[in-house]
Amino acid sequence: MDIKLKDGSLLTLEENATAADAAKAISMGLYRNALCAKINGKTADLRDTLSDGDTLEICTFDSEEGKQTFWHTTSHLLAQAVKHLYPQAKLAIGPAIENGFYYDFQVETPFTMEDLSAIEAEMKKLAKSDLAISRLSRTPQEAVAHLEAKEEPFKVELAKEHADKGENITFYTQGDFEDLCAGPHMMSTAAIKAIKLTACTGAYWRGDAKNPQLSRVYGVSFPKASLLEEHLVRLEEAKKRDHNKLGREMELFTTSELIGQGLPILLPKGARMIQLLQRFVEDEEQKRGWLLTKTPYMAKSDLYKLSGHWDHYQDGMFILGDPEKDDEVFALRPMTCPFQYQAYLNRARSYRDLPLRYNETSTLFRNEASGEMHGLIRVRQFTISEGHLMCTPEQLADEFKGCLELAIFMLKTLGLYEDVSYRFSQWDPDNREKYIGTTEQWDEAQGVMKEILDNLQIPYVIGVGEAAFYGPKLDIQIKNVHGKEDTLITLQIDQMLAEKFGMEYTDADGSKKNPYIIHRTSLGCYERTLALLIEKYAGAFPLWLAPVQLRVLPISEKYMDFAKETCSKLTDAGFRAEVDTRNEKIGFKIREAQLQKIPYMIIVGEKEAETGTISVRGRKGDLGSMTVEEFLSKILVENATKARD
RNA sequence: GCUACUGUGGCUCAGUUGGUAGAGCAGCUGAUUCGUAAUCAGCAGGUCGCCGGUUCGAGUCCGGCCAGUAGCUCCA
Repeated sequence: MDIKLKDGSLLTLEENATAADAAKAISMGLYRNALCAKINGKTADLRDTLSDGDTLEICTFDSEEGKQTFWHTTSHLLAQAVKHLYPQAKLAIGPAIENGFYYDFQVETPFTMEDLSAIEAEMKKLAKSDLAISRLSRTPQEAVAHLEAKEEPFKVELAKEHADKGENITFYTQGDFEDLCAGPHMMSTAAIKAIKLTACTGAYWRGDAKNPQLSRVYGVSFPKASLLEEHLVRLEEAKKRDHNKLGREMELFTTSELIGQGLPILLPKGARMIQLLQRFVEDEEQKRGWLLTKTPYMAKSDLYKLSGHWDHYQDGMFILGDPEKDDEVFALRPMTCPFQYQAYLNRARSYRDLPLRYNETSTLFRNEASGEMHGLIRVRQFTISEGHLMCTPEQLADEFKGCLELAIFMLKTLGLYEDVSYRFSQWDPDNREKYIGTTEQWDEAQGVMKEILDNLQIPYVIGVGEAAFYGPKLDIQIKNVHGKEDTLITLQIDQMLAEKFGMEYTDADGSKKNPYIIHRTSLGCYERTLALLIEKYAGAFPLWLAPVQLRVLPISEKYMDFAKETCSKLTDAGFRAEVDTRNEKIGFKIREAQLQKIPYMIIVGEKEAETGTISVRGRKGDLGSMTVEEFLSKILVENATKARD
């Protein structure tokens, strides 16, 4: 039979040849590096048999599929080592992840980092012994009986679930270890040369906090020791950009044990940056027809009872007063929606008033669980570029598009656009107590949103169970420096709350209708956005965002007056400039300004005082001498266009 | 909230089998008046996260709380 290869050439093989046979036929070098295959574009096991006319690609560690297979096999190696050292451990699941793998175990006492080094040593020993890996298949009944006999309750649960599909279940064996697994896997453990177990944490079985918590071991592995070294260096580099470290070092924010968790203090430089972002957002929204509101930070419980927050979000709210004892109970607002709705309800609305776009720079309070807080990314009090847009069904698609365009404009200006992805967050019909509304209402809202997203050709992934309690969302997701994903911006379509709050408009025919409401942010919340900007730019912000834009450095105290004079010209032109008045050598002042990532240094000494020029140094080095006017005309453009390096 | 780990002057870290704390940088003072990433000298600064326990004696051992880190759950 003939197989088509990646480069278009044909390979002739005997009947029933496997992908592994094909790799061998191409070259023994390729066979040794082969981890899995792609047959007709689908990821497959090297043990899979080929048929005439198949296209075949052999995957090595250089490919995403190869890496995943490599790490998946290493996770089996981890489980095997754990079984050797802790025969009583029960196996749960052990997949490959974006940068490595993990395996969940149920053990008497959770693993600690000390346990990990012994496990790691056992893994290395096993890998070295070049265990051949083989695959076998069992009927669902056989599989369940087999796993019951081995007393693996979690695996039994998985096998039973799979049994409903009626297909056979595959198992992979390496040495004395066997695991239920769909594969693919490598042919042998020998290629696993470098292993590092990186963390042990708790993780709930099947991701449900009601289930028992298992002990999860994370790790990463490579076919060469040098690749592991490079990986660890990259992790160290990432740590240096971490906003929670860099933001504190640069004095953008700090925290206080006395104030409490999740309540960061924005220091002058951080507060300035947020002010700049906020002005930029509010000005842009004004241009695009948004009307600014300013609504209260708290309300009576009655408001939240009507909105549904009291029943569906109470754990997330700070409640003032005791609902059992006090006549009147207040709560700090966790969302702006019901407040802006009261603005809409101020008077009777006509279809002529729509679309009505309300924006607000809105401070919110959410009582996050203590383990959730993280730097500026997850906090208990934050300020969001919030907005609600009331419109007719006919206007919905265009208005949604307008909101999305605004968000994209913001992201592009800040330089974050290339780092985001879209998630269409839907409800989970199996968990309906989390939501308000009927199945019909959800189907309609999600159907409307799907149509809009598909028409706009938004490349989204679907997040089941990620919806807000009142409606579906388009979440714009971004990853932090450690690869953890969070929502930066969200756009939501809601038709349920308008009905609950009695929000209506009179249509052209005189009939009363509920408007559609788009909940949206244009830049998300400022704290989180600032965090991501710190990590994106490693603190070296574009000129327009830099808290200190220019610093004038006199060569010696003799030129202090000239330095101050120059600085005044710069501040008069609207720049945030300062003079380094300390009695230090110029090299020292430059070093400090450089470490603080100030965009431009202006150096003045005898030469400048005589000729009336300035010497300019950017972050990347000396830019030569020029007049103040020449320099200003350059940076005025850079500042106004929000240019990036 | 759950699991594991961490908590010594503003920052980075030492602190030996429990015998009541050290360094560098930053800060302050003085000298130096300097040309593109660290001038020299001196001084000051800590109830070792907080509370309790064991002990003749706790930064060091034990317990509780607070805060931080990674992950889970939850979420902008």
